[in-house]
Amino acid sequence: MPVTESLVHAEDLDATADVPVALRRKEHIRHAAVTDILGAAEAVFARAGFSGATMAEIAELAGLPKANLHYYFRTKAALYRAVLDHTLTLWLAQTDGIRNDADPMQALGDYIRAKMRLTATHRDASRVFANEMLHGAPHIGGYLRNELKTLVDEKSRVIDHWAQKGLMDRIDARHLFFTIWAATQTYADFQPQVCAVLGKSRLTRAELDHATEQLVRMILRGCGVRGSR
Amino acid sequence: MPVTESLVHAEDLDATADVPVALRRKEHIRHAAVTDILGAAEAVFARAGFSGATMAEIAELAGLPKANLHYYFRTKAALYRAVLDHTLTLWLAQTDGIRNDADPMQALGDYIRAKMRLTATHRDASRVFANEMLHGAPHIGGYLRNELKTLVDEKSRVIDHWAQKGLMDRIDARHLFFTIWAATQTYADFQPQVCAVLGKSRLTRAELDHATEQLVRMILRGCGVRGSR
DNA sequence: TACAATCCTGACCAGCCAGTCAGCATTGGA
DNA sequence: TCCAATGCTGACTGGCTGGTCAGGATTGTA
Repeated sequence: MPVTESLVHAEDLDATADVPVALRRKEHIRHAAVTDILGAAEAVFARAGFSGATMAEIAELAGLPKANLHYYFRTKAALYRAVLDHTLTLWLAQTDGIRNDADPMQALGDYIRAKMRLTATHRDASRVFANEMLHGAPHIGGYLRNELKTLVDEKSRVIDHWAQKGLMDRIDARHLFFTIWAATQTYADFQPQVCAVLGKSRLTRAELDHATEQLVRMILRGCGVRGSR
Repeated sequence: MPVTESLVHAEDLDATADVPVALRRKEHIRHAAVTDILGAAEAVFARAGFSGATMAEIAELAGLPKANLHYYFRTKAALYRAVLDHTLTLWLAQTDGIRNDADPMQALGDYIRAKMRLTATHRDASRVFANEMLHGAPHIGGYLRNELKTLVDEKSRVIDHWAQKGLMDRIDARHLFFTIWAATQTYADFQPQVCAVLGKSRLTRAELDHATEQLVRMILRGCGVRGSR
């Protein structure tokens, strides 16, 4: 009897459903392996894109035989989706501060700073996301049209509310978000360009802080946020 | 005697050097073929990236047999470089208006508008460029460190000069360029995200104009450009 | 027409890569 | 200790893809 039929692959474990008992008993092994694989896969997919990445390279980076990857993830595409899912959760966070009763200067400033920090600490995730987008977002179209759109619509209403209270200009908040996302992600996605123009071999923490503060200042003033001079 | 030895491939024709006479006589054939191939290659590379693109697909889109591609471009990498070279020239242009004696509001505004227009009309080129950057810019590192850096340094001095004359804030012009490039290119590179959030199936001319004017206004005010309210 | 230079292409090949599978190893509960 | 479930892996394969090549077709000049 082939073992395959009783396997439960990582990409299927999206809930605490009624998983066979034996699975739960050894789930620390599974969890450790899956974590290692996802980490290696993120790095390789970021560097080479989906087509350019090879399962062999991911396996080597994870320190596992290639066949072991296929034990946990049926296909390369399934592994890629898992990496994407893992990173998408990062993108939805950080907007907590944007609320009707918050101060625009503080909330927007903090949001931009948080985005910039996230981009710097999760460069590979940012690049995987960017790559997916560049090629038409075939795997995450649903996420964009649902979760993301809902979130942006909601936060846009907050910004409209701020404008109505005279705390800032009336603007199209959605395009403001596009600009913020683009301006922050460029330091991860287009790092070679940034480094080349700055004449540095790598982006230092200080340089990023400098960029962040200038960006915050420019955007706040650009939106006429009260208190930003 | 193999024909190969007398071939002159497209990627070698970078100057008006002493090319064999017979080449010049039929150069309209060569020119037409090369143009077709580059166009098809740009589209396919934009959609699939370097690794994901196949010579067969490019050939089909160009309406040529695959072997014919290899007649004009030795390798896939050579074809890719040619596409990149072709698009890089686009990126260096458009900065003519940024001069010491120009009006910042007019010059910067026009620059942003031009970038946005370029991005919209050359979406595939933008995506090929973005893809190259995402993967570490292995083919164009030299271009970034030389031509691009020189250009940005020069234009940054202009902006410093404007600031010194009190026409705008003192800012780090290089990061301003990063923001402008990112904010404009996002409408090409991340189009799926933009469309999803806006709830549209495609970006209309009107929507882009709307985005452009808001971006111009925000950046000019954000830099304290005199005359932008 | 003769001819050289260039253009063009079907057929082929070698290497790479995702995915498979049989069988062995390990785990942990009874 | 036994045993079922799960973990693990070397060796293999089929298909795809970049690249080659021999040889024929066109072009334009003399």
